[in-house]
Amino acid sequence: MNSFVSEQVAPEVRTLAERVFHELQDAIVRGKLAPGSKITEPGLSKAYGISRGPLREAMRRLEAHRLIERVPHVGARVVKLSMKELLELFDVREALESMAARLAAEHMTAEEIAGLREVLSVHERQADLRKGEAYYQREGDLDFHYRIVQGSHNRMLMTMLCDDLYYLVRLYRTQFSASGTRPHRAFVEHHRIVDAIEAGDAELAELLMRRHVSASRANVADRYATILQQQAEAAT
Amino acid sequence: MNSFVSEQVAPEVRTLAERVFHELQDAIVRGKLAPGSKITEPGLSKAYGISRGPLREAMRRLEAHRLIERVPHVGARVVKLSMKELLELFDVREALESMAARLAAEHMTAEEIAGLREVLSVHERQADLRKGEAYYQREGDLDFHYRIVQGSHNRMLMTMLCDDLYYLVRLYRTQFSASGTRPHRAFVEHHRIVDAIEAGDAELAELLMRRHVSASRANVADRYATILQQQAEAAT
DNA sequence: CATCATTCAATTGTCGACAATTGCCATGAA
DNA sequence: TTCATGGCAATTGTCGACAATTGAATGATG
Repeated sequence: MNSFVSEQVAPEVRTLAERVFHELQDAIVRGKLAPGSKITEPGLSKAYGISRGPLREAMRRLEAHRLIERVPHVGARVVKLSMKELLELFDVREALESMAARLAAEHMTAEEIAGLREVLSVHERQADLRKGEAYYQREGDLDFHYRIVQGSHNRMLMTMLCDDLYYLVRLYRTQFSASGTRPHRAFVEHHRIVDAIEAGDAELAELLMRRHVSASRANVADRYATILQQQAEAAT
Repeated sequence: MNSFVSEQVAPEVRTLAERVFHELQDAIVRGKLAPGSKITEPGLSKAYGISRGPLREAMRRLEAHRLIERVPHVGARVVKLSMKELLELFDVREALESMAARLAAEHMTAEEIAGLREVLSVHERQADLRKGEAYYQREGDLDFHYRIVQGSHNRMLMTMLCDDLYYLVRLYRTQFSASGTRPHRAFVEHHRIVDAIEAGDAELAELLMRRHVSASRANVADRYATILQQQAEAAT
C-alpha cells in the first residue's frame, strides 16, 4: 500500500514504448540484465515481441536515465557502476537530499509527516523482529528518503531524485550486492531528521540529512577499502 | 576559443537524430521555437528534411532534458517555465553548484584555476568598457559556473548541470528576456569564490557559491514581484 | 609468425506505409 | 442557446524493409 515501488509502477503504460521502458528499467535494476552486458535491438525486440521502433525509444529513455550506455553505430550496454561513479552518486545525493530535507521542513504537511512517522514505525517493528539487521538494506530506506523528497514539494527535485537517481541507487545495491550494515545508526539518524522536519527546523534537517548521506557514503567507501585490502592479502 | 557554447556544439553529430536534437535544442533555447507552442512530428520532419523515426528519438531526448513536454497520443509542446518552476530550478542549482564549488576547491588543478581567473579578467574588461552593465546577463556568467562544475571532476555533476540544467537556465533567460541587473555584486561574488577555491577552502567556496545562487534567485523573485505589482497598478 | 588488407555477417540508422487514438466540427435535440 | 453525439481529418504509435556502418573472421604477404 505504501512502498514507492508499487506506486511507481502505475504511471503511463498506454504505449508500447512506455511499457517496455518500465520493464527494461526493472530488469536492469533487479539485475536480470547483467551489468556491462551488451544489449542488441533485434534480440530485445524479439524478446518483448515488439518492433524496433518503440524499443529504440525505450532505449533512448534508459540512456537518458543513465541505465544503459550507447555508442552510435556500435550498440548499447547495461551500465556498470565503478566505485568512483558510485561515490560521485553519493556526492550528488548529499547535495540534493539535504536540500530536499530543508525544503521538506518548510513545506511538508501534517499528513505527510504522519506518513513519514508511519514508515519509521514499520521499520522499527521490522528492526525489532530481525534484531536490527535487515533494516536499511533495501526499499525501506529508499521509501523513507522518497517521502522526504516528495515533502519538498519541488517537482524538479522529485523527478531528479525519484525518477533518476534512486534507480541508480537500487542498481548499485544489486550490483555490489550491498548488504549495508549500519542499521542502528541509520535508524537513529532517520528519527532525528524527522524530528527536525516536524519542528520546522530547516537548517537542522538539512544538516542532519547531509550527515546521514555522507555517513552512508563513508560506510560504502570503507567497506570497499576493506574488500580491496582483503583481496590484496589473499593474493600474497 | 573558450565559451562553453562553442565547445558544446562539437560532440557526436554522426547520426541524424543527434544532429536534429542539437538543432532543436538550440532553437528552443534561443527562442526560435516559441515557448508553449505545439510541435508536430510531420511538421518538423519536413522542416528538417528527415523522416519521423530519428525525429522521434530526438524529441525523446529533448523530453528527457525537460525542453519539451509530451503527452501520449496528443503531442508535444515547447516547455514554458512558470515562475514557480524557475524558483525550483534555482533551489536545485543552489544545491548542486554549492557542492560543485566545494569539490572544485578540493580537486581543481592549477591550470583550471588559471583558466577560471582568465574568464574573470575577460569579464572585468567587458565590465569596464560597458560600465558594468553587460556583465552577468548571458553566456559569460554561465561560462564561469560551467568551469567550476568542470573543476569538480565529478562526471555526474557535470552532466546534470552542464548538459541539463544550464540549457534550462538559458531558456529561462530568453523566455523572461532576463536582463539580470546586479552586475557589480555578482562580479565581486565570483571573485571571492575563485579566491576560496584557489585557497583550497572547500567549506568557504561552498558557502559563497550557495549565497551567490541564492542571491540570484532572490533577485529574480524580487523583480518578478515588482512586475506583478506594476501590472496590478496599471490595471487599476 | 606477425601484420595488414579484404570480405562478410550482424547490428544500427533511416525510411515510408499502415493502424490506432485524439480533438474538432457539424449536426441535431432539449 | 446550450449541450450531447457522431463522424472526420490530423496526428501519434507501430511495423517491416532497406541502406549504412561496424567489428571480426579470413586470407594474403612481409
